[in-house]
Amino acid sequence: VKVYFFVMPQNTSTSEAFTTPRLLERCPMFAHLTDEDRVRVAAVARVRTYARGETIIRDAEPVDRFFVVLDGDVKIYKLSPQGKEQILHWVRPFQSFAEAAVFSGGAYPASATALHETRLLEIPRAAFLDIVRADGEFALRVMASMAKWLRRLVDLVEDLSFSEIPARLARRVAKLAADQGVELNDGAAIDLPMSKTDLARMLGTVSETLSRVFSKLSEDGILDVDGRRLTIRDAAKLRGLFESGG
Amino acid sequence: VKVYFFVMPQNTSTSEAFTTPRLLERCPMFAHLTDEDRVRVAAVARVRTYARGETIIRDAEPVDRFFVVLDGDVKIYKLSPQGKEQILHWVRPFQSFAEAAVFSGGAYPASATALHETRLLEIPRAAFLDIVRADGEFALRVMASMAKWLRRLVDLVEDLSFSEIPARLARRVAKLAADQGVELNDGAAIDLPMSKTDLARMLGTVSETLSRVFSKLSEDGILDVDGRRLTIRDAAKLRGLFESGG
DNA sequence: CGGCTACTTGACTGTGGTCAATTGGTGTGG
DNA sequence: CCACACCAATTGACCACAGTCAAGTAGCCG
Repeated sequence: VKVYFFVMPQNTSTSEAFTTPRLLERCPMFAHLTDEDRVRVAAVARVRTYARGETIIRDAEPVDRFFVVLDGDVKIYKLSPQGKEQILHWVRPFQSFAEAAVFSGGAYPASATALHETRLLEIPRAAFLDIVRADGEFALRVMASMAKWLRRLVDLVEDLSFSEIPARLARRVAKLAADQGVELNDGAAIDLPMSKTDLARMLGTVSETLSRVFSKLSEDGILDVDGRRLTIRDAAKLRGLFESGG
Repeated sequence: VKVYFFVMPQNTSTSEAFTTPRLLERCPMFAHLTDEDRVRVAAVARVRTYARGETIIRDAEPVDRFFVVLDGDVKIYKLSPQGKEQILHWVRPFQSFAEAAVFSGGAYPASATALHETRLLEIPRAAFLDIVRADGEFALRVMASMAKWLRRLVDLVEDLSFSEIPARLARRVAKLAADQGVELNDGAAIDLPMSKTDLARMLGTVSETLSRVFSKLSEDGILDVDGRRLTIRDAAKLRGLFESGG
């Protein structure tokens, strides 16, 4: 095992040369590779740490690399000329982003920022395309990831076009419950993994409006809100807000 | 040439056995294939004609095939439970749709309807996946197509989140001008390739609102509207509506 | 303790959606 | 060939959702 100390790529630190192939194992996109291949990928890739709030890529910048989140969280968002922010997706560990951008070249279509201290695996454009060409299975997994992005964006369009804010919030709360492995029943507790301001930006609204909607839900006995902790009071009513067309 | 009469696949008519490989040549996705390969693809594919207004796939239906438009037009859209329609994209000849859905399986994420009499090439899910696996170049082209879909959806989200209806309309008019090879100058004439009701549904609004916006633009001397023919009166003002944040 | 940020609440306004009535163009059947 | 039906488009009246601006509170870190 100690041989890694000597063949280790220059742009990663000692501990990362050990851990990166291990981490790749946990990424759906690289899970099919042999250990040998993973070491090879880790060699062309670079691991970089971003501070909380640091910008990773900016909308319209030329595309030069592709990303996998190793730990931490990244938000992908668009900024309007007036400074309004629409969050497209919260990227969690072992998910990737910018594959489509790297693939079609040109400019990144959105911006990305680290939300906490975050480590990313970064693969240069040319190397990424080489792997795609060389490894059919990898190509299929990249396609699977792009297909997921498409679903998410269609869902977002659906939300923006059809639903009012209370329905969007209710749907989001249900999703969060599912992510946290909590059944959406009366009494269930859910922790917001983000500030309410950012939650508002995911829903396509502003914090003032979200605040009002939360107090309305509270008044109506649907939801209790205490800081970032939500407690479901009436799951049926909550569901009613988004099922069959909020 | 006449040999085609005898090796022709059973599910296509005589003329289609001739024309399908020719048409495939014009699809970016199949342009790289040899003539031989194209005949092979045409053999597993089926050509089907849809009448104006006929539904091709319905949101949430199980995925069983992938489509390429040969001639005609197809709209891809979501329907809200209340019956509001949001058009995601107008698919034109030699473009494809549902590749991501076929790829990730499950259910179609949106509906598709033929706008005029339309001929589609339909490739069953299993055959499509076989071609992707067998032909790396084809896989790359499918990825290119998915990347385009992603861009379009991000653009749509941007429009829905940031722009008011006049700005969305102005941007659309500019796009139509570009598509029709017309410079967006004073006096330029653009023909709407769709009804105003459908245009409204692409912009995420309703025909009444679109009608009002058109008459406002007309009043302001920006645009003349005569049926489906638009004449630009003041291109600078039109651009001003969407550049630097409408 | 001071300053920063996140959040809340109030008052106001505007965009744009709904409902309803009317017009005009088009294709169908008597 | 005309009458009718149907659909696209327009216009008016109304109003509600939600965004903006402003003020104030609570919580957190240095």
